[in-house]
Amino acid sequence: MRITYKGDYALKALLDLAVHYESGVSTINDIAKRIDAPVKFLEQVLLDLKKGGFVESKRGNVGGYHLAKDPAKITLGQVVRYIEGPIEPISCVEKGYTKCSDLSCCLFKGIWQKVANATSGIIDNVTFGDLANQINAKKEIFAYSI
Amino acid sequence: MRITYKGDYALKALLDLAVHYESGVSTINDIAKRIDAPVKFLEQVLLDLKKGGFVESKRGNVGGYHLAKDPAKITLGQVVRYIEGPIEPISCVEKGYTKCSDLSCCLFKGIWQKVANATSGIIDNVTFGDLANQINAKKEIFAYSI
DNA sequence: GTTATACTCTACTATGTTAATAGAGATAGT
DNA sequence: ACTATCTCTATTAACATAGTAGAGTATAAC
Repeated sequence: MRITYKGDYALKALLDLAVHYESGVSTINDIAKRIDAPVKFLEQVLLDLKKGGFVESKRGNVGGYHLAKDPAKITLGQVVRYIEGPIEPISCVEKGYTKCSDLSCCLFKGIWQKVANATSGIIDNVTFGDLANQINAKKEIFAYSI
Repeated sequence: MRITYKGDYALKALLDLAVHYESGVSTINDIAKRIDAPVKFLEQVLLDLKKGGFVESKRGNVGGYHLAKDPAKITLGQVVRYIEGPIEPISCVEKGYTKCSDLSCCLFKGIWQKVANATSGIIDNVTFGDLANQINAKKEIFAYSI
């Protein structure tokens, strides 16, 4: 698995929306400023996230984006798989691909499967709710310290 | 982390050489046939593996390739890192990159670090000696079953 | 209903990576 | 000398990624 810029922005945008979950919609411009992303690029990313059912949007004046579900119901794994594709390091491990012509292939396959499982175990057990809580906790500490 | 064709061929070639570790050198053509790789492409891969110190070669008639070290001393992780680069899913986790401008970045960084550690735990604990033994064991079973 | 704001959609471009292929050159054994 | 083999530099085609451009559509406020 590899995280592209698109994926990185997607995760940051969703986390940003998770942090602002109670504050109504956010415009693309607001999000772009907060996560430091190119506006037009972020636009594509958000459109894709909408297609994936992660966010919903409202057009026109006072429009913007909002998370489509409770942050606690969105896992990191769901987003990564949607944006970046399968997390398996090689295609022959992906679901549906079962033919293996040689012994060595099967051997490596088992290892990549282990890697994929370990990765799943991490990213499928983190929700944007968890992450937003961590951000808020850090913000509070920061606010008190000034 | 993602395994490319080049990396896949590199691993298969090394495993093939590990299996034939006691049988002198193997020519590019022999290896290519055994692992089913394009000869000219495999040539590049082997050249790269030589630069990395994994194999050694002998030119001229009766020349060929041979593992540079005991298969038990070569881990999967060493090869993958050499051929594919850092196993960390995003660049900001890579060693040497310490600056993190925003909270969210650090948060994700921690997760990708966990993923990288889990991956390391798997691929750094498998050697080509282990894999070659498994291949040989399977071959024996296969030979008996006929 | 006009206007300003903001999302939607299609297309385009630049850049880099990957996967090969081609061919000339160097080396070593017979 | 001959032949098999590794060595090295280019080149190519295909694809993915990152980002830009611009016209179009919806909505709220006035």
